[in-house]
Amino acid sequence: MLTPNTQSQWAQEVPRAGRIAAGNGLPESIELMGATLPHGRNEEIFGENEPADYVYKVISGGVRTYTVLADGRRQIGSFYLPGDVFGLETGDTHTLSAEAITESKILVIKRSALMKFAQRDNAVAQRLWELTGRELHRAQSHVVLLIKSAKERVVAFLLEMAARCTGDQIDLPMSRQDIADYLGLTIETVSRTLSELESTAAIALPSSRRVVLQNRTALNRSNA
Amino acid sequence: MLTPNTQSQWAQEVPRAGRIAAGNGLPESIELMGATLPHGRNEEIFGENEPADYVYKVISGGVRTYTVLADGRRQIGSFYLPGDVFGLETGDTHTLSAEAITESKILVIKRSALMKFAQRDNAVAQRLWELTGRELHRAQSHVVLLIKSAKERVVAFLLEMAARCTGDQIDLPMSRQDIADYLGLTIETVSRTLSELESTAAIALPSSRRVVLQNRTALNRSNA
DNA sequence: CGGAATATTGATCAAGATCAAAGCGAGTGG
DNA sequence: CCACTCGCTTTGATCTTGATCAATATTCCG
Repeated sequence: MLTPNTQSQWAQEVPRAGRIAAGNGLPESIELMGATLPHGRNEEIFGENEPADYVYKVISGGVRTYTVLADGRRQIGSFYLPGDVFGLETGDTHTLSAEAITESKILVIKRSALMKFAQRDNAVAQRLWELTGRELHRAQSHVVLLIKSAKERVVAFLLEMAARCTGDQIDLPMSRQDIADYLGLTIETVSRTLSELESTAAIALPSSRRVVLQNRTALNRSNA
Repeated sequence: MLTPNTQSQWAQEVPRAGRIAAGNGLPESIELMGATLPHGRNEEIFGENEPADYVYKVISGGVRTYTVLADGRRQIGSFYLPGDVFGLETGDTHTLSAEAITESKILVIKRSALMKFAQRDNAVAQRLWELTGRELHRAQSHVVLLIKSAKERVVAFLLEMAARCTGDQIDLPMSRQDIADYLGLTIETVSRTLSELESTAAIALPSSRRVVLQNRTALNRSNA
C-alpha cells in the first residue's frame, strides 16, 4: 500500500482524458491549434501584465500562478495540474504570473485562433466563458479559505488536492513555501500543522511530499 | 466642504450612466428586458445555491454578496453600487447570497432572455464574458487583500471605495460589521484602525459612515 | 425622550509570525 | 561507498498582531 512509487502521480500525461474533454477543458479539436512546450522547474511561463496572447493547458507536471506584493510577499492564486487550462483572460494582459512547479509539458494555444473559433461556434464560446466562471468560483473559495484558522486552511488544502486525485494518497508537486504562499501562512505554521495532523492520526506523512488521508471524518471536522 | 449632505451619494439613480453603458454593464437596450424592483434594508435578493434564473443591476442603493460558514462566520464577497451588475453565473445556481445593504432599486433581468440575446449577438456574449472576467479580477484582488495586515486591508478598502466615486469624500452605505466581514477582521479592529488613521490625519471621520481622504500619499504608503 | 442598534475604546488573551537551531535527503565528488 | 553540501523541512522559544471580553458612547428612530 505504501510501496514507494517513485513516479509522481502528476508526471503522467493527462491521466483523466475523458473527464477533461467532458467538462474541464476545451474540445480536443482545439488542442490541434497549439504546440506542446517543455518547461523546467521554476521556469516562468508568463508574467503579470504581459500581453495575454496565449492560453495554456497542463499536459504533465504542475503550474502555479502568483503575484508579488511591493514588500516581497508572494500570493499564489492557483495550482494547475494535468488537464487544467490556465492563462485565459478576458482583458488583454495577464493578471498573475505563472511558473512551472516541476518539469512540465504545457500546451500553448494562440488566443486569437481560439477566439476566431469561438466566434463561429457558440458552444466553444460557451466553454470559454465557463472556464472563466470556474476560475471565479475557485477564487471565491480561496477568499473563504483565507478567513479560516491555520488548521482549517491546511485541511481545506489537503481535501482540495485529494479531490483532484483518486484515493487517499496525495503526491504534492509543490514545496512547503508554495503551500504557505497559497494559504497565507508561513512555512513553519504549515509544517507544524501537518505534524499535528499526523500526531492525531488524521494523516500520515511517509515523506514530506506525500500525504495519506487516514481519517477524512476527523479532517472534515477540522474544516469548519 | 463638510456641509452635511444628508442625501447619500449612492441614493441617486445610476449617477454615471455614460461610463456604465461604455464599460461597466450591458447595453441599455437590454435593460428593457427587465423590471426594477425595490428592496428594503437587509432584504435578501437571492440565496446561495438557489437557481440563477435572473441577473441583477443596482439602480440605486447598494448590495452585498456573502456566504456563511458552518460556524456562523460570514464572508462578504463584494459590494455592488449603482450601475454594477451582480448575480450573473455560468453555472445554474448562485454561488453566494445577496442582500440589499440599504433601501435599493434593483433591475431584474431574465437570464434566459439575456442568453438568447447573446446567442444572436456576439458582442453581447462578449460583454457577458467580460462581466465574469471582471468578477474574477475582483475576487483575485480580494485574495491579495486578505493576506495583508489590518491597516493595509482597511486602507485598501477605503481606496477601493474612493475609486468608485469622484473626489475624496466617501459615504459608506455599509456598517462596520459589513466592512469587517469583507476584510476578514472584527468590527473592533476596523474601528480602531479607522481611528488610528484619523489620529494621523490620513483621513477624517465627520460621521461614522462618512470618510474623507485627507492624505492619499500617507494612505498609499500604508497600502504595502 | 427613550430604547435599540451601532460604534468606539480599553484590557487581556491567543494564534500565528518571527527568530533560531537542528534534522533530513538527494545529489556530488573524493 | 561514504562524507559533504545545499536546499528544504521540522521543531523550539519568544514576540506581535489582531481577537476576545467588557464597558461606554453615539446614532438612529419610534
